Amino acid sequence: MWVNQNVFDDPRITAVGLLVEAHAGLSARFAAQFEEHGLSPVEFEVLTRLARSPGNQLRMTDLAAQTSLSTSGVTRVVDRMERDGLLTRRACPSDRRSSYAVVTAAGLQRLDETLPGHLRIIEQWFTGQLDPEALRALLDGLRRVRDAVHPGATAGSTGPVLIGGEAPAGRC
Amino acid sequence: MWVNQNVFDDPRITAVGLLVEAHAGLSARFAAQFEEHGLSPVEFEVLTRLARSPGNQLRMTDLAAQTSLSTSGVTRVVDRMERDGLLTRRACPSDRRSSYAVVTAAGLQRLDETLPGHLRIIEQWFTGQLDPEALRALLDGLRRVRDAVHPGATAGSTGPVLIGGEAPAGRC
DNA sequence: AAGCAACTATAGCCGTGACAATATTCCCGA
DNA sequence: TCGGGAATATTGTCACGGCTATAGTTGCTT
Repeated sequence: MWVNQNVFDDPRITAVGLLVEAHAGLSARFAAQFEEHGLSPVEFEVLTRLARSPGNQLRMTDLAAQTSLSTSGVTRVVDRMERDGLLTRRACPSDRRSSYAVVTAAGLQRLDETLPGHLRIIEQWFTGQLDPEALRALLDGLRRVRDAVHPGATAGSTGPVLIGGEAPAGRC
Repeated sequence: MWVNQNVFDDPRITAVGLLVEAHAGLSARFAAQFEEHGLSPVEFEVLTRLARSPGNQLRMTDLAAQTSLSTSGVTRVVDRMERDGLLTRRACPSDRRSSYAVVTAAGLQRLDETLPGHLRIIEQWFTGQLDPEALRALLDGLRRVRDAVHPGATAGSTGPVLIGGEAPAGRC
């Protein structure tokens, strides 16, 4: 009836442990490098999502859907980043409820400064740790898991994070 | 000079995206199931770490080292869990600075109720998504990355999370 | 045309956890 | 033996972000 010590040697537990620890370790490296450029992980994520979107802009709602933040969370991080000059709010003329977050030149510049180091870290601690064959296998596996747990399929998911490149077309 | 749109198609970026999204999706499933049993992810982590340690106990510092929390964070989560009857503080007789967090019977019971569903979710959304061969390849890759980024090797890492089963021997 | 439900962004309130400061205790070297 | 530096846990303070309520806007339905 009580928890058995051997439970913690269950291969499922160790598998999750590997995923969690690999993710945590990488995230820590990323965060440290972001900080060198005055960015938090969330700010980097926002900058990236905006920069890869058509017109370098995204509605607040869509930005929330593409990040790990709620809409109110987006409101606040956009507040901070607007204050820091990394982006601007722009009203949507065709729908007065919506407003856009638009990356400024300074924001693109900042991202431009941050990305090379970011890619270097990924290569150093992740992709470069494996030979091409093993990396392909790892990514295939991750893709399968990602597609399975893809939040779009979840009912009670808190943050509806969209898959990678997805970028809804703005109507303004 | 400006950020190139194609940067976001860089295989390194997409690789990290897969890892992050797979982790986020799984974490959300886990959190939902924990909540069914009145546990937060952190509380589950604490309960697990304690239950797998000799004597079902761990010094506050060691608990912090094995979780994603700082020592002050541990103080607070232990406060809450002690209030909820999931664990108890116990003074260390041989070192009056230290105190132990000890799982109570109620804490073990709670963990006992939570673990089966947790294992089921892991199997359903993670390990069961891949055939044994692919799973082995995935775990091998994750292990390589985990060992590389292992926080023990990091200088400026915030939370010194220890590797999986590591459990320092208490002297009390 | 009117009303109503859905959508959008924001603000209030609160829990969480990190950082720095603090008090206590331990340990080692002079 | 004694003094100072390291270790340990806790608390004050703060930033962050989720949930809910709210105000404004849109568009559909009748």
